[in-house]
Amino acid sequence: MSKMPTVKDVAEYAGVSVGTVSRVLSGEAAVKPLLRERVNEAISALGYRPNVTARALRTSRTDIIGLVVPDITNPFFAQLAASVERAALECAHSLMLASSHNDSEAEQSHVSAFLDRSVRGIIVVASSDGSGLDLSTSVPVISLDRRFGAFPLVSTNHAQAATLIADHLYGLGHRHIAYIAGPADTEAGRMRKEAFVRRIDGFGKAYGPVELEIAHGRFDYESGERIARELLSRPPQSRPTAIAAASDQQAIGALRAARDLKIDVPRKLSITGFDDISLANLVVPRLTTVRQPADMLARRAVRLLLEEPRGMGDEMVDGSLIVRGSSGPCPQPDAAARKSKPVHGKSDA
Amino acid sequence: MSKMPTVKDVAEYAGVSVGTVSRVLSGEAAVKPLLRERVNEAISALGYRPNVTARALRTSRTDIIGLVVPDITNPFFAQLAASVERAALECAHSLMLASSHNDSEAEQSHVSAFLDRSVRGIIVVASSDGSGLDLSTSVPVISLDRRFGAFPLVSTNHAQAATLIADHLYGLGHRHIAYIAGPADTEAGRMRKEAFVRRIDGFGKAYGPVELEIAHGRFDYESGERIARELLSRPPQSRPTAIAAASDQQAIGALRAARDLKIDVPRKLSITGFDDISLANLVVPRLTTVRQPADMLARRAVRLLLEEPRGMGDEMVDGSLIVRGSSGPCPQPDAAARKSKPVHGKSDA
DNA sequence: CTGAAAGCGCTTACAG
DNA sequence: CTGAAAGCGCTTACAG
Repeated sequence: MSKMPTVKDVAEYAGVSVGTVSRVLSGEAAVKPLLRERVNEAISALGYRPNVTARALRTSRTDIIGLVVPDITNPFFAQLAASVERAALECAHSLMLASSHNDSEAEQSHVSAFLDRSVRGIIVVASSDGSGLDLSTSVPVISLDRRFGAFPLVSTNHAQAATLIADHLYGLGHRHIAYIAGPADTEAGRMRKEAFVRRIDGFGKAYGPVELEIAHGRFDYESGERIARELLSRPPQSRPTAIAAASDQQAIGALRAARDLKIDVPRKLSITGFDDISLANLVVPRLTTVRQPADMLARRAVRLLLEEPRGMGDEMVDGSLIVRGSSGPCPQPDAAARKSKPVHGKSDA
Repeated sequence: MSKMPTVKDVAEYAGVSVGTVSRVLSGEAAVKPLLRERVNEAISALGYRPNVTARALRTSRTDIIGLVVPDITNPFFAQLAASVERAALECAHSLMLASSHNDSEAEQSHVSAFLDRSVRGIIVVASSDGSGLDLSTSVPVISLDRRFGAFPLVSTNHAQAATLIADHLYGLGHRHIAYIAGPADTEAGRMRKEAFVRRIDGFGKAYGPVELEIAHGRFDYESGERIARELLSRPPQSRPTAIAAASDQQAIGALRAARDLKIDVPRKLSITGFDDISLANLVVPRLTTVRQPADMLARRAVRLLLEEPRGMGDEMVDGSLIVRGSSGPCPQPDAAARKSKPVHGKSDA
């Protein structure tokens, strides 16, 4: 393989001009069947493959979609990335991936790097609010899952999804609930929390008091474990009977805290997550959660990105409640009182 | 921002030729300080950024590294991808990511796509053995973690790492061990298994019989859970006292099977993994495993890829044993006999 | 050390 | 419908 053949080689081989070769390559322009066939023969005879770089330089357009996620190591983002890659592939595009490690400067510089490569478009799962951005970009940008700057957002309907969890827990009889929120500087964190709180408050006003505690953390395991441990290191009577977390990772951390403190889930405590990462179905007990439809989110994001004229509206996709073993009826107060030993302040098995 | 400035604009602004601009850009060639300064001023005055596409076309070289992994959703690969991205960034390169979904055709076509984009180099974590490949490529390719074709491999020293686990389990007194192997068509799967078996066999010959069972599966949770369930659905006396898995995911599946069967880990059963994904430290009990140094693997892979002249030798990095709560001394046979109820064939709590 | 010029491989008005 | 030619933005021998 001395040298890759070029349009020129193909043109010579087929006895046409390079323009004609280019035209059959594009498939758009009209070319006489005879010539078209000769060109195609030449292409396969020579094993010609278009040089995408040259094409990009000429058209200042590529078939690369840039994706920046806060942390590819987070299972939900990994799933999202996998879905975006698949969706991109369906539209004959490739994926360039960058991880911002939750650093907004890194995020900015990755976006710039993508711009320098004149990618076809950029999808960003924001780790910050993306303020202070140079908006005057000619390449389309859209935010996925978490809003970035003023760009259109494709995301789960966080409010609707959080409401599903609130209804589920309230319906099971829980009247003392703790909510482990995500970072307040993320729109997803705020929206999930606000919708959850609003719903529970609504129930409280309509049907009698509900005790709701709120703690803030990051979206990761450690936050969930730490916060749950604090929440649960109290005498049983003053503990919440349900913990709703803003992410599966937090919920799984909470599960571990409960386990360490020998609190039976779901009999003494219900725990719910958010995302439905694949792990949610593998922990013990399996996690009740709300599914974010990653495939659909990704597909819509890619479609919105590639759309002409450029789409500007946000898109919301509803989440769906997945009930598994980590949530159950609120424990009977008398039973709990009977078993607990307030003297030692110990947790019940 | 009507139009991005080009070298030509910079040259005019600075009153030099485009060649000179290019030379100060490259930093290599010698340019008189005065001109260099004028050019740099022009660059910042105009906000010039080099067009990487044009540069790529001219030099047929980019600063993009292509990475193909079998499945980005697998936490170990996600970690590896994150590490490769970081290592690439350290060398001022960007990452293009593709997932082969364990399909060797997809793998091939991703490699071709990377070639078409004239990436700087390709790192592939193989899902197949990568046979039938067009080797006559001018861009460097290296295999990471799992051998791809005949390309140099950077990987954990699977044999050494597997031996660590064998020593650990044998040292704890286990004499009936089950090994859950990875796919036989992966080099990693084969090497881990062979080294483990060889070591245990060695102990058997030197110090008396060791019973070793081997089951094959994929590297995922489900395989581990299914195989462990089979292994453990036997009367306690004929069960292995330790299960060594070829991946953390398998081990975590096994943990769940043990949990479902109410077999106490580590008191009645030891379970070990391989990889040390972040989840290994979060399951209950925390998983004893051997750590694959993802950061170092990634860094070496990238270095090997960028190296001139092109490196050709394989590189091995030792794994390290991480002892946590899932492994413990072999249970005493008499104690086990006392508690077990062979009549019902039930597992002991 | 610097400038003028060729050329990387393509696409696309422009004529015909 | 087709060809000849310009040009995308760079880098790099080639002279001087």
